[in-house]
Amino acid sequence: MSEEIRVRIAPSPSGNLHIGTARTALFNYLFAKKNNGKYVLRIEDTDLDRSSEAFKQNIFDSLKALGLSWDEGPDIGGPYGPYKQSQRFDIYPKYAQMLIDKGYAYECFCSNEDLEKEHEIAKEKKIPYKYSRKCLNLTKEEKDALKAKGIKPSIRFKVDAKELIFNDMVKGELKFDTNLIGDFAIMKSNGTPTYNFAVVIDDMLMKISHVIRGEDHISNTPKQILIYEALGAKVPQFGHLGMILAPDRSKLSKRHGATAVSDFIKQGYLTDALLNFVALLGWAPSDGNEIKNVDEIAADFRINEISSSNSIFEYEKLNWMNGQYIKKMDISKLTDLVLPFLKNYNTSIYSRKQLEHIIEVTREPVTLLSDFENDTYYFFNEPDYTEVDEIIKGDVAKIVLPKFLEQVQNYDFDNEEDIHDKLGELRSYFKENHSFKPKETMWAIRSALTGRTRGADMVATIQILGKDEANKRLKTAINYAQ
RNA sequence: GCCCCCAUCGUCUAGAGGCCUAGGACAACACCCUUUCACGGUGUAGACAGCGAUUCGAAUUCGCUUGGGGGUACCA
Repeated sequence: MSEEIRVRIAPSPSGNLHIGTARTALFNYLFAKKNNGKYVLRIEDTDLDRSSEAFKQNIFDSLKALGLSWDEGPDIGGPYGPYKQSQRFDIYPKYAQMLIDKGYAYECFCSNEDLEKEHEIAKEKKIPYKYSRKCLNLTKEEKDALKAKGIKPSIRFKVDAKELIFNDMVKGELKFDTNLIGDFAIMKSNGTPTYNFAVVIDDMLMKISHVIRGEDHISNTPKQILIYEALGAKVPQFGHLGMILAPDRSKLSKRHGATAVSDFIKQGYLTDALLNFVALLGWAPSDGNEIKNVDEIAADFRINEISSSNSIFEYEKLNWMNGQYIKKMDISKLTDLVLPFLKNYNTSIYSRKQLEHIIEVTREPVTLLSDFENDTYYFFNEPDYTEVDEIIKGDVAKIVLPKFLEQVQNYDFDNEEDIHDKLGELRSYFKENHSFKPKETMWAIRSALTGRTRGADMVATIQILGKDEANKRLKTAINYAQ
């Protein structure tokens, strides 16, 4: 029983990588990692009309950004390629023919109109739809006649009535009555495989041992098992994950905001935080510490302990987690990530070291990388006093600012401690002589220097702005108050 | 309609018959810290969907009801 563990993630390139798919990918990745298995990427593009190269690229990029790189895939190949279904079109008909020969499948000449009619009748009679098997017993002559007319058949799998049971890794025992299924198509009349067929053939040929996917695939599973059995192939283990729902409990879609991983990244979410957050949807760390990297999660991951219910995607915790990652991240790495969000500013006025300092002192309240744009505004732009008009024109500022301006001339700008001490002296001075609260003194100074009442540590701010800029801004503020 | 899945604080979850007067995290609220906003710290409030059954004992097992989700294609 030392068979190799092989899992796969099989997105279809009909959209950008969805956050739900990312979670599925994560769980597959974790399962592979934990069990020393292989994790393969397969692109399911049998529906050529809905698939696009751009989406495929987005899927690659997003998965890579998340750090969920694959052991085998369309771009890097592997022993069981090709890994793109559109490049495997020649292999499906062989297996379909094999099923026909063995009596597990048959050609169906029904047109779309015929089928629609069957659907309508079922609907009118209020009975569950099931294919009529009209084409099941066609004679060779009848089939040849139809083909001579140019009608291309689809191929249907013949479903026999029986109770089908399988043990799901996350849901437990699942039972189905195949009598309810009806003969389903495995090859379309255009010679292309249907999803359920392509999946089975590919998983079989790629030697996938465990299929971990969303629970929207539960009802596909009995069909797929039937095909495996007809083919005489080993049926993989299945595990179905609950879905991610929007706060209104509907499917997470564009109208709820971001759904694609690339959207989240654009909004300023960190991939590590995204991954960590999404892992917590269904999985819980055994030590209670929720902030964990992929390796730590993998070590603690047990597929059968995954919650089998759906979970709602709420932003609050993601935001909190993103903030946690921003606070803890290496400052140089963080700066690299923040800089693109500061493209509207002339960041060249500062050295790299200063930029890192700016990020360092502004990172604390930040939840998204994009927050840095607003939070660092005053380091790159002249302060706008409209927001602090009252403070600057107030009595406190009128007394504090000129005195502060005078004091600034003696600051040692290379020495934060000096600035810190002198500011402290200033606060004490105004408290004793004018009974200004320390808070009021600082507000006046902050307002003049930044145009804000909140922001980074004042000492650091003064130090970063430098003597000339501080002088200039203070004079502007004093004039503004006139 | 039919089939399937799911059901613990607002949300994510811990809990696999007595450790549960149900624990944690986010959010909320209060207080503390503080040169602001925050961060951080300390607290408060907040849930086993309902009903039956099994059992000495049920959040945990079983059944029904209700609610939510998924599927019902020659889409994936």
